[in-house]
Amino acid sequence: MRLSRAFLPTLKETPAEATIVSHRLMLRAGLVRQTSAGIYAWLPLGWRVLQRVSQIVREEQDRAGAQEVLMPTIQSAELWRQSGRYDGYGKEMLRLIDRHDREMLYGPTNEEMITDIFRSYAKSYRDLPRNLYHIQWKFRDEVRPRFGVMRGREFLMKDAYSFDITAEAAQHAYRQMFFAYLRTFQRLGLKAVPMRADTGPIGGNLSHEFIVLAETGESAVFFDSAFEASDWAGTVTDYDDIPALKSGFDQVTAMYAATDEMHDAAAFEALPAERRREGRGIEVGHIFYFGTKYSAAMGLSVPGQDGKPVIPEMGSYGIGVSRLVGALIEANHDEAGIIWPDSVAPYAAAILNLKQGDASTDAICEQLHTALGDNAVYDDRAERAGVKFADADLMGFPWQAIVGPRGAANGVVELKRRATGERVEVSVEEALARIRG
RNA sequence: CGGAGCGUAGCGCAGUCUGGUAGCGCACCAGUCUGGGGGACUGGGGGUCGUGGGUUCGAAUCCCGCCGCUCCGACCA
Repeated sequence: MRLSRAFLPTLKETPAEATIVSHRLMLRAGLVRQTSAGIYAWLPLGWRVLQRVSQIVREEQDRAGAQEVLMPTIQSAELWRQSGRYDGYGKEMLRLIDRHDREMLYGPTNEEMITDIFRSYAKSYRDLPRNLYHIQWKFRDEVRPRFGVMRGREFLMKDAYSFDITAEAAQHAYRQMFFAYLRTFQRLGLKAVPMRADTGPIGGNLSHEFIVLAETGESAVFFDSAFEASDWAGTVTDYDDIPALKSGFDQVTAMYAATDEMHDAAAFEALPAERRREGRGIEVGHIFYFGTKYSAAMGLSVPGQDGKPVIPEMGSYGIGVSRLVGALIEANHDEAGIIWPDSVAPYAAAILNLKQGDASTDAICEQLHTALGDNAVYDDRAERAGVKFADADLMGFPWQAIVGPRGAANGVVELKRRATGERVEVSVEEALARIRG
């Protein structure tokens, strides 16, 4: 993508409404544009990142055996009356009336709808287990939206729903998602710690929040440093291996980790002082096992092996995809701007032509641009070097291929790693090889 | 939902108290010089001052209503 033709606007100054760093950087780097309180338009750079994050989430859901669907944003109030939540959900639910005076709502979550869909097709216990998910926009009419996309009213969420015949099977489904989440966050380059959570209004008796550590996080967290030490995501490779998954799960969840509302000071103090970690975090995922709460209320049942009806056990599993973009920036930035992890970077590299119109720099830049294709932005604008450096740093591409007249004359480009600031002078071929990883 | 603020050019702001031809910086456009970390100079364009009403000879400024947005606190992917 040539910057001279791209819609990738950056701002030198920060709009007044942004108070936290991720929000400031998202506005300055041109990722999003606020259209109403807590509602954002995603501009090309932000949209690319959102899609990269979605794709990683999707791949890990698929790997764990979940199947993707797409449910609508608008739902009928009727479904929510069946579960009893229509009156209970409160003002966070955006309620709508259509032209026929039917009560509708913009979905804040999809337990009712997925239960309705599943009950239409599940004919016997043989049709279980199943896990269905979608990545769709949700709306929760927060009293006080803030922090940009971290706490918006409209947000992109991955929500999965599992159906099982027995409680044991449902807990296995829960553990599958537990490890899928660890893997997902690891691939995103985030350190996410699972913490036992209150089950809240969704109900049930087993729940974990996944908290990304960041100084600007909204909740205080306490955890065992053992979480930092090991690759827990890699401890389980076969999602169908029930005993392995259970022992892995037991091992991870045995370690102390809690948000302030669930904090047990005595248990925490029992850890050796050097293993105690306190900090702040952002909730990016939340998983629940809630048994037959919705299946019972909504009349989902299937014939069991003995022919008698069985009410399936369910769980739901959410990841705040758009929030993750904010969390990623909170966890990866410096004074100059964003530092994207390679896995989610909108482009792997920026090609900086320091002297537009110079035959040698133009030629090398064109060569790099052609070779990297959609993985790079080519800053071919008639701007001074400083502007190009500042914008590339701000937008946070992992690599900068800096092409100036001095090096270009010798066929050399300067490759800068955004995360470390390290620079090396290499040949064009070597630069391409490194950018491609 | 309790408390506190703010709406003036794309962005950041002054002007409002004390009414009198709407300003500054950045950004933008043209030109010249410059050319490895947001450069300099010259010239230029851009505003129903959120909105509706009221007071007044005259309203960005005073009064009333409405709309939008933000911050602090209690709640949430």
